[in-house]
Amino acid sequence: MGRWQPDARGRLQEAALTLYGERGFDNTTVAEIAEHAGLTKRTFFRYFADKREVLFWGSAVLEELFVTEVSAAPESAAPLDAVAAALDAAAAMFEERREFAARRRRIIAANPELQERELIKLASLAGAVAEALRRRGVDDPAAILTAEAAITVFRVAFERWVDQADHQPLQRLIGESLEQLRAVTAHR
Amino acid sequence: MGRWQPDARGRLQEAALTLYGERGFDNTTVAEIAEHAGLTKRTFFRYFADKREVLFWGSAVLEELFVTEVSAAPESAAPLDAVAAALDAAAAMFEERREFAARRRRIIAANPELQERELIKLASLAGAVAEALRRRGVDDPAAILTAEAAITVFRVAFERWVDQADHQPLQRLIGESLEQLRAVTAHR
DNA sequence: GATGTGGATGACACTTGGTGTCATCACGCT
DNA sequence: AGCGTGATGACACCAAGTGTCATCCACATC
Repeated sequence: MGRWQPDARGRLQEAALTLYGERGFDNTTVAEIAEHAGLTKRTFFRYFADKREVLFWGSAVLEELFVTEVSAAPESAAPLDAVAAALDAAAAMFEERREFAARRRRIIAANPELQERELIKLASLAGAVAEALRRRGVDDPAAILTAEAAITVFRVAFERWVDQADHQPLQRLIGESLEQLRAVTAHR
Repeated sequence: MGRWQPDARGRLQEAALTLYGERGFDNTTVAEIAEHAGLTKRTFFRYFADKREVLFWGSAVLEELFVTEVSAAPESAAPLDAVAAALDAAAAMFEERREFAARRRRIIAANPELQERELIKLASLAGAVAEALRRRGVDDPAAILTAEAAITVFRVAFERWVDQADHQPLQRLIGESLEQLRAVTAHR
């Protein structure tokens, strides 16, 4: 490794993030991103399936984290509690990358195509969590509903977190959102 | 009206649904759809913003239905109950179009791009429901969470409904999903 | 040190989605 | 008859994405 400049993927990601941020997703061509990274359009598509995917490379890591944490929860834990533990772990991971997360989030918020991609990544995440719950013995409508609820809680809390002026920790916002959900779905 | 064949939009929708169903979304070009409808590619894009949107023309109607129903719920109804009434109304609407819904659903299930579009439509729907709840005096984290939970319940029930062999009514499946969600989020 | 192999990249042509622009056509109105 | 108008067609164009082949250079092997 080293015949060419190293870390082609990372350079492409960096260039894309910069250009999307400066001129917007629509006003950036793949050829421009590649050029900034010292590569060609064709090579961009060897690393990323499409122009949007360059912003979502990390989602596999997040998915793995969620699945690991759900699986690692004590056997006695209720489904929602197992998932809550995973949310905590994810929160810790994002807390260290707040700058990056906010930058990336602004880009996505400005473009519907990117929001679509984000939504399907979250859906995939929910699917993986549901599968992890099933392996814990949770049956199917419950597994899906728990997973989806957890992702919704995460999403709502995350949006508040990146948008807020005061720096409340993400973990706290997640806890609040989860409580809200419980209150809202409580009988009577 | 009448200078050209009437209902250009409807013809395009019908042609698209047929072709997407026969050869798949990817293996259908916009030019082909337009040709089947006796029109040109350019005209297709005058009626639909993109190749996917032709399958989602009805989503505005659904959104309106949800908003109307939520707003019409008795003032005394809890947020989740107001939304549950809307789910019932939506279920009734789909029950009359089961054939079409299933056909359309198979097409979407076979293609990630279409799933992305579906997800953002559902997100938009959730946003509209949340706004309707806010107008009922529900505050913000609760409004969003209630709306998202309702859409999730609807989605889960809907998928079971179109996939099932026995014809349980959608309303019933929605009720069950809602109960499951309540059970899963209950304290202790 | 020559040779060969393989993985990463470039070059290039091509299809298709999507858009801007102008021409055309038939209808209703005056 | 002439005019305006809204829907459509024709055409050119850009950018995303893909298939294919050539190229290049690190590395192992002889």
